[in-house]
Amino acid sequence: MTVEQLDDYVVMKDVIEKMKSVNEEELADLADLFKIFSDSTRIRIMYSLFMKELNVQEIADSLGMQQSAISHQLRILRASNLVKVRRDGKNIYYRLSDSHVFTIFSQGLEHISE
Amino acid sequence: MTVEQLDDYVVMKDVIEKMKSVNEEELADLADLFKIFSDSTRIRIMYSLFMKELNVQEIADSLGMQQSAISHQLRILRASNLVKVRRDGKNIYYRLSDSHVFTIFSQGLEHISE
DNA sequence: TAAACATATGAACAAGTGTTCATATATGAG
DNA sequence: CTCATATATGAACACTTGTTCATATGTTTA
Repeated sequence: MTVEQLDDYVVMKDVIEKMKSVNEEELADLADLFKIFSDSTRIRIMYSLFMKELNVQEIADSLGMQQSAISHQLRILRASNLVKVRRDGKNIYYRLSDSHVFTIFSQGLEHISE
Repeated sequence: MTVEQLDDYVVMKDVIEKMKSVNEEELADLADLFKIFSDSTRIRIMYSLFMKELNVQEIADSLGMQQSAISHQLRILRASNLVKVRRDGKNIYYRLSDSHVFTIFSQGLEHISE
């Protein structure tokens, strides 16, 4: 598929225009973003947060993994602004930070279900 | 952000319903898909193919990389059905295989431009 | 303040990944 | 058929990454 073919679809025009002006640095940032989604532990953590916010131990339990492993991954998710944090007493609750996670997920799912 | 909040947006309902039925295997496949997008060489290759199809040496030249490195990466992109191949004499031309690549890219770009 | 609990973090290690180099395979030109 | 050209591929190596273990930090309760 080429840009010429896609141009037929008016709805894609904005996307194409945005694409044309992407530079090398943005491509590197893009790779870094997708790197976050490329680990199944992080994917499972994000998926567990779709339903509701959870604290660290709840995430660890639901994934059947050690608390330390989860904390390490949460640090990565925090650093890329994919989750937000809230402290409640001794517990620290995590939630997804924006709806882009949803759309990135759903586009990925559409691709693999073919 | 939680599902409850998102439910307010009618446009997201289909996405949410799809999300709820995702299983562990699909999450693993999803991680594998994003793994493809997580390398900047592969991202740059895909980006170079947005405009038009290119043969292997043209891709290598435009990225300033060795032909061998590009071939290795193209094999990965082929295996995950992200590019399609066409032979023309001695040259082999690659192109993007579907529009999901566009939408995955654009959603990623929206996230990093914040 | 001390003990208990929840989370974060550093070091170490095994496993995975991207590039290079050398070479194999495939096609077209002479 | 032989040579030149285009692409693919295997082995080796450096580099990165995720997990575990031990421990530090921070918060609540007694």
